[in-house]
Amino acid sequence: MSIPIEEQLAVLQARTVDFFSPEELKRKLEAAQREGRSLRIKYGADPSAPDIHLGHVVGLNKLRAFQDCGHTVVFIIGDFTGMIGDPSGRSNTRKPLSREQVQANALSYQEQVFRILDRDKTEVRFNSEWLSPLGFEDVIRLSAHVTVAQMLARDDFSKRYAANQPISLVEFLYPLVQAYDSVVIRADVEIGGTDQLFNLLLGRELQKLMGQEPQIVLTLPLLEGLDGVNKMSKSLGNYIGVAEPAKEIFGKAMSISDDLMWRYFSLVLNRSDKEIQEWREQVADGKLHPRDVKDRLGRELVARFFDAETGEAASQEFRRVFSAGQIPEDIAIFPIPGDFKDEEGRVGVVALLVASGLCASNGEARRLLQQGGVRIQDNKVTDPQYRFIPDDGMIVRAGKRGFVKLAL
RNA sequence: GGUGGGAUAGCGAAGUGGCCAAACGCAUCAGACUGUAAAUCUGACGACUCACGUCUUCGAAGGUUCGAAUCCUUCUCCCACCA
Repeated sequence: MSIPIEEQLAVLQARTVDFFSPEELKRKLEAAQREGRSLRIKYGADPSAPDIHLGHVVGLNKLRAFQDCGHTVVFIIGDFTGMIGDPSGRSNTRKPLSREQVQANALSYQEQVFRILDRDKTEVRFNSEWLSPLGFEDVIRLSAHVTVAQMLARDDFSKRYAANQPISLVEFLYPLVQAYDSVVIRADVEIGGTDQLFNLLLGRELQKLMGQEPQIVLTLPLLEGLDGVNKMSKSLGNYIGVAEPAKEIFGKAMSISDDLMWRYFSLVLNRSDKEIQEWREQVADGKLHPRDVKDRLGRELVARFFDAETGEAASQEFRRVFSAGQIPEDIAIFPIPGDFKDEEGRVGVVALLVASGLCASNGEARRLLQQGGVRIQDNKVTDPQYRFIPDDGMIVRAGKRGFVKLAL
């Protein structure tokens, strides 16, 4: 608890994009230390997508840093907003969630979040607690604090407005609700991605208007997803979830581009800039193989959410399957139904591929065959008419990632 | 309240009577290559049969026509602008 303030500041400031403001934070830290209390760090989560991914980890890492300095994280689950639904987002209208769904999601959320956060220094709150009792009058009073011009100042809104794209009134209300959360929980600090800057600042404003000391706002970079272009998000499907199986985490890590891996080292694994810079130079000089660096990334990511041994195993498994072209360890078993064989006891490849789930349709199975993606016991099969007598334990391989072991 | 625009395959977006299972881009998948589920190149990408062909798709339901994603009617939903 007695970490020097300067040291705390350095850790807390690392990798931030916006920071309002370091001086204020310093004052707050000093005051807290004097009064022997911890700061309240706010973090809001949307309950509609209970998959925590590496994009979230960037923020969670920062929260953890605050906790390690002795502060308290107030983790707000936006169940209220989740139950109302949200017309935002370009296309997909979010469906309102039922109370049960929200509860289930919240549990799953916590289970994942505490892989990073310190449970003892975290206060989990649901914003329906204070938002549900609000009356329409309260809402209007709240809205009176903000003008449309202020709202339109938000990058996302101004762009859409200019492009004649719809903006729902509810979307205007959301930042306000989020700001109000800050007031209710008396946040000292709020953190979020750079896309949250506006909302975070609004919290500051509202706190001031309501006679509170304004929260410190700091934003963190948005982590690019697997495609290397868009930010990591569930809806784009370009994410690595912290609760995914180890080999998925590893495999996905290996699929990112060489350039991108440095970002992951920095933002997810908290590697120092200096260290990363050294590696980069070694790779550029040819002293270090990028594949090995990425392998390390994969191992460390798995180790982060499981343990070092699991990371090592995932790495070896990956080598075996993709580098050496061998069979994975935990291969799925497909028991061949009795009536599947013809009079001579043979089965057709196409039917087998579909029945075992390796292909979604006969057409897809044929295509895969014609493209040379199917192997039975290491023999390439390209003829869709091919029939064979199955043997117990035969391995059928479809593409790079599809494996099935036959059982009679 | 008024005016205009729109709804096409996972997404974006062409197509305005037959040559449309529907261009193109992205995503996805496969192959080659490799350092890997990177990059690059090539190919595939509704279903059934795969050889021809058949069937179901272009917001929904009807209709016109030998023939409709394309024309008409009604309906549903969405958007912008002006009030």
